[in-house]
Amino acid sequence: MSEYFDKSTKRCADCQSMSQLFCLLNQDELAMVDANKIFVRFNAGETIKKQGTFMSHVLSVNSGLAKLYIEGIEGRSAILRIVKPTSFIGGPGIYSDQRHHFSITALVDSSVCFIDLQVFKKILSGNQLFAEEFLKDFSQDVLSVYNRLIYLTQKQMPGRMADALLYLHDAIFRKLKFPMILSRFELAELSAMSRESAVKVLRDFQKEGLLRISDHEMEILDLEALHKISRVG
Amino acid sequence: MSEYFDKSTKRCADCQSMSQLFCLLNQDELAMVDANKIFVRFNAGETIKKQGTFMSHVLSVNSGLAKLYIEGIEGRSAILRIVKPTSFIGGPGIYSDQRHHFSITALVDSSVCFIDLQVFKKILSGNQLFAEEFLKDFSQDVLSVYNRLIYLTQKQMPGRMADALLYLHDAIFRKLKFPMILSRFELAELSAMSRESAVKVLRDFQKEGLLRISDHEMEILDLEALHKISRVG
DNA sequence: AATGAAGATTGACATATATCAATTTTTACA
DNA sequence: TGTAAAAATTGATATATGTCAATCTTCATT
Repeated sequence: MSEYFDKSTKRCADCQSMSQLFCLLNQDELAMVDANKIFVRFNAGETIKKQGTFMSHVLSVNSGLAKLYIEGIEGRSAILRIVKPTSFIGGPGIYSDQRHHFSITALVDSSVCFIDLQVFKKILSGNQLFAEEFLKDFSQDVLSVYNRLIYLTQKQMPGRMADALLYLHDAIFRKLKFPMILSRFELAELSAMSRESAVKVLRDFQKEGLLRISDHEMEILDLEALHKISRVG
Repeated sequence: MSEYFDKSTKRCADCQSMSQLFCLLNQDELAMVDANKIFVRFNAGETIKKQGTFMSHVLSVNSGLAKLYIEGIEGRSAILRIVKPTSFIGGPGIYSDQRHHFSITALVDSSVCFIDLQVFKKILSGNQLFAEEFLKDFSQDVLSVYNRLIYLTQKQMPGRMADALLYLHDAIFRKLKFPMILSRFELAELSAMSRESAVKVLRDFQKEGLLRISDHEMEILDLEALHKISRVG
């Protein structure tokens, strides 16, 4: 409880888990962020941001892991990416309709800073380098969506699932053995298939000795083979 | 020939087909664009920009129509959108790796202004309002990719084809009867299916009296029904 | 008009994928 | 610890979609 209080009020200047982007701010700018931010903890499963709501703040993920997903047709969702600590989350709403165009849900206990959007925009317009970095960040996100568009529409299930697992390995955990933060259903949402199909593809992968799932952990046994499946489609 | 020469050297200040965005520039800025632009005509079928190449310029489409597409796996492409006159084309490469992340091919005879990227960036950083509008434009493009990601992965063929046709109607021609600028194969690339499937879906649409294709023209006969198919998926 | 190339069409077929229903396993919590 | 709810699994089946091969049409060019 005291820990909760401590962290929620600590100053940005002392923060170790601030997203890279904000390192480009000077003291005054950081003080402005400081004065206009809100620190919040979320339990696993809680909704951090809901698609369609007004974008009053931008986000910086301090700790934990979350899924960022688009809510599509008839309750079906497409997970765009997994959000890990120290990453900044803005989105196309900042400069269009000031709404959130995706939802974010905590996968494990997480903490997030909400930074007032108007303050953020003001700083953006006054700090050239910061603005450039912000755009770089945004552009990278866009490129990854391009990439997903292609692989989700041009590969079949095994290739898509391989890509999803390789993504977890390459971009999130960087280890062959990592905790299963996603349910089968969520893995299905990440690779655009039905829950049952996800189960079957994973079973096949395990049968072929590509990976092992046990005790809430996944271990990739044959990275090279996964890469090959990803390539073949 | 004289016409060609005329148009290629005319000044931006006099240009009627400059993209909206540039209306926000002052005289000096426009003069800078003027001095650092290249005007080029393309014949139908010619490649305007090739994915992967160095982004030395940003584009403004003066006349004609073009397809903007991502070249994906094994020669397969996904058409992102149709580009019509007076639209600006930048893309995520501007602020990431300075490469083009899509290709653009003229569908009909077209003309394009190429504006030096460094000059463009310099103007961006000096003109707040211009920068905001640029970001709005970019954000809209991103939102449309979100949208496509959802509908390409969550709808089946008839729904996807209906969306493609409605897109041509709503966003490009704004008429029920319009020229068939896309081949069946390109319609397939726009709606993520095989050439043959596109043919069959279109045949079904025609059988049901939703549309008519003849003499290089498509006429939508039952807009409401198309909307319904789009909704049902 | 004749020719050939590209595009469009078709039906048969194979395959990928979703759906359904039943069952088992895991998890949460009273 | 027991119990209910949620998640995962499975096999059977239906459906959507791609692939193939053959044919037909259109169009540009000689």
